[in-house]
Amino acid sequence: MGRKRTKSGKIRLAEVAELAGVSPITASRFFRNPEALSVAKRTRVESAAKELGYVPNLAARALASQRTEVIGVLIPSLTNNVFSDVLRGIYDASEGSRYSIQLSNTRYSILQEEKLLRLFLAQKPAGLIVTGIDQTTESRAMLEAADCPIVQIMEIGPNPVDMMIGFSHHDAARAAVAHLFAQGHRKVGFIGARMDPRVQRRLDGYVSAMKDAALFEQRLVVTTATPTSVTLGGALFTDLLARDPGIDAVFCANDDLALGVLFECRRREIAVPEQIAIVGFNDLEFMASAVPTLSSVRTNRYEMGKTAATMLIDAIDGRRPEQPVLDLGFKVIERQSSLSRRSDNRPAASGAGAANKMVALPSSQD
Amino acid sequence: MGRKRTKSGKIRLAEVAELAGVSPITASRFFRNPEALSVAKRTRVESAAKELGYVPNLAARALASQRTEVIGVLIPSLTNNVFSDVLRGIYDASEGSRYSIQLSNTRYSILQEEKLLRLFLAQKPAGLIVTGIDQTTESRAMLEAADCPIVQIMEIGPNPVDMMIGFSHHDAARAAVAHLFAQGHRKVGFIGARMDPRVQRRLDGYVSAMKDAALFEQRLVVTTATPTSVTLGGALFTDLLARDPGIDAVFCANDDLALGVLFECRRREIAVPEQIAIVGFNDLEFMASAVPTLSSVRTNRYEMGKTAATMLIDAIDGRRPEQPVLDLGFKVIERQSSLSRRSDNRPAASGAGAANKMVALPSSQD
DNA sequence: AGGAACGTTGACAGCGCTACCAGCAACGAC
DNA sequence: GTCGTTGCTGGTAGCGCTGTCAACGTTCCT
Repeated sequence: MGRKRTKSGKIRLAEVAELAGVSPITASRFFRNPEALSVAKRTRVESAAKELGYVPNLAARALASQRTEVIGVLIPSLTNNVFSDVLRGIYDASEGSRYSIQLSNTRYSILQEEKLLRLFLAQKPAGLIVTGIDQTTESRAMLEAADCPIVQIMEIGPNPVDMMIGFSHHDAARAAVAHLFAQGHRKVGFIGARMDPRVQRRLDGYVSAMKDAALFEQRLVVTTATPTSVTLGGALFTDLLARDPGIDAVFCANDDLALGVLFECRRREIAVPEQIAIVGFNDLEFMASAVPTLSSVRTNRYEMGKTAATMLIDAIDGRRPEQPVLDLGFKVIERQSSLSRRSDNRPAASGAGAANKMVALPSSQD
Repeated sequence: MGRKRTKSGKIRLAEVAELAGVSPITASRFFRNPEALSVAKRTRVESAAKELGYVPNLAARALASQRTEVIGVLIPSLTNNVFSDVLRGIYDASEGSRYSIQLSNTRYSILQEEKLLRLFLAQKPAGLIVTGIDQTTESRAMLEAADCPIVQIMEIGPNPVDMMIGFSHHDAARAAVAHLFAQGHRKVGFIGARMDPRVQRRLDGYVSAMKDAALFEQRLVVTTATPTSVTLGGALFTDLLARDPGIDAVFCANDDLALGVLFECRRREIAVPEQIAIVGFNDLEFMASAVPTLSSVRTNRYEMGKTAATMLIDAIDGRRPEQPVLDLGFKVIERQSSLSRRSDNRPAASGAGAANKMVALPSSQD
């Protein structure tokens, strides 16, 4: 026998259809594709829905249509400032669209990512945003088999699964080192934490720049798998100094580390930039107001998230972008921490990327 | 006539049931309430599900059961470090449970919050986490009428809608000011940004402490509606100095501002803490490694998120907490920026809160 | 032994929506 | 006038799962 459960009280599409004097299916069409209705019925359904305060039941819709209006987002970290900017962009872009965001945290584990991917895909998302280009082969296969648009964010590389938006961490690091060279520095150290694939590629960029200048030495590189922090920046810098007290510059794989280095220099009474130059990565908001102001490589994180979500939604709705791979570029922001006194303030080096318009974006908007 | 659509290829519960040699409903029960099955059938269904790689269709489940397994989370900001810590706690707690998180950003607007609330409630969430205690009356009514557990986070106050977890911003601010008094400071300035309800209550706490000591002056307070940033900290401090060059301490409504003040002091060659003492709020990771190290009020953000989600899930599953209102307390962390040389290093002042176990939690875990 | 109580299982119907076609009117082409 | 063609609308039948209740077998009590 059937169920007795109270019919949940909510008004259904059928009620709207009845009030509008149309069939339920016509009412349904009003929400999916209003253009297909005659103007008369369209307005009738519209006002009926408004009058009754109709809210569609997404579960029923998903079940009947065999697809959801959910965009899955897989990012490695919730606390890293970099990702909160990206996320803000994604959420901003999704607002107003009919898609909702389902967020999950891979904690920098590609195995965890694979597990989450399986979970997501089983629910037939409308689209997917994944971080980076280093998936497991299993994940890669799932992504390629998925019948929804996919955007890989944070970096660009060969063989996009579908769409891709980011920049070259390798080139960005090279540009940072080139800037230090231009300022007359030679013994440039590298410190990096966590060493996820993107940090690894920054290291690679650093190494290639140093080797090109025949300045590379292994002992100039200090890294750790530990998650990044300001305190860690100080500790790694201390290590670096112990390995080679003669360094004259440090390229930090992110800004937290750079701030830590700055504090450590202050603690040791090392003059910045006179004795040691510092360059960070990401250009978080505080870099511009440190004393001395800290140089960094600016990346368009908010724009990346926003564009990724916009591209994805467009693709879901059938409007594929002309360019599936978007290089957002970067820009070396030269500040006091790396400019020698005799500096002639040359223009900042910029990364490739057609979309290299560098609007002043707050890296932290609260 | 019926539909021809490919049956989506996926294995359904019916397939699992068939392989296990039970009825679909029995298989269903295995997932909802395994205890209700005999051990024999339980293992049969379990292995059948595993063999087929069965993944339940959440939309169908939601439609049939008239409820979802979604926890709605409403927070004011995605970029504020404070909320990323809370979020990390929430996501960590939800992991492993069958509930998924649906996150939305109110952008510090209670009208936006009301709109989102309406949206969420229409989808019958399993539970809700909302920020703070300052909802519109309309929102408040909706929350009270909602037939799901609700947790208010970030602060505690009278009349919880349901459950509540946080601490007293008022008391925390008072404690910070008391600490400055104890260090011999009298002309204590306040700087605050954004001025959301919680910052407002920190200001209230500051004002009450100052008035109690008969030291309150309006010109010692500098606030703005602008979102917070390190740079802004420097600017507000500059304002404060202009209003009263005689101040001997600053209580900053958050740590970004405090860092900005520190940099501004360095720029102006004001000695910290000799000429100006600084206390921040939240105790973000960098506070401990600044030079001088910066005092702050530690708040248990990660724990707050984690406990909120745990309480909520427990309540959804019918295990209501003994205590619906949880005060997580705070702790004034006294560091160099506010300790006078003659300081006798008294023990740090702690907030109320039964759960005042102050485990060392990294405020930023990456 | 009879029956109540319990634990376990299954049949049935339906949650609210949409895919698929069919049907119908209006229109133009021949 | 007949036959497409187009544009709009509706009927039917599910999507995959679970609430409800009935039915069954077993145990325990009187």
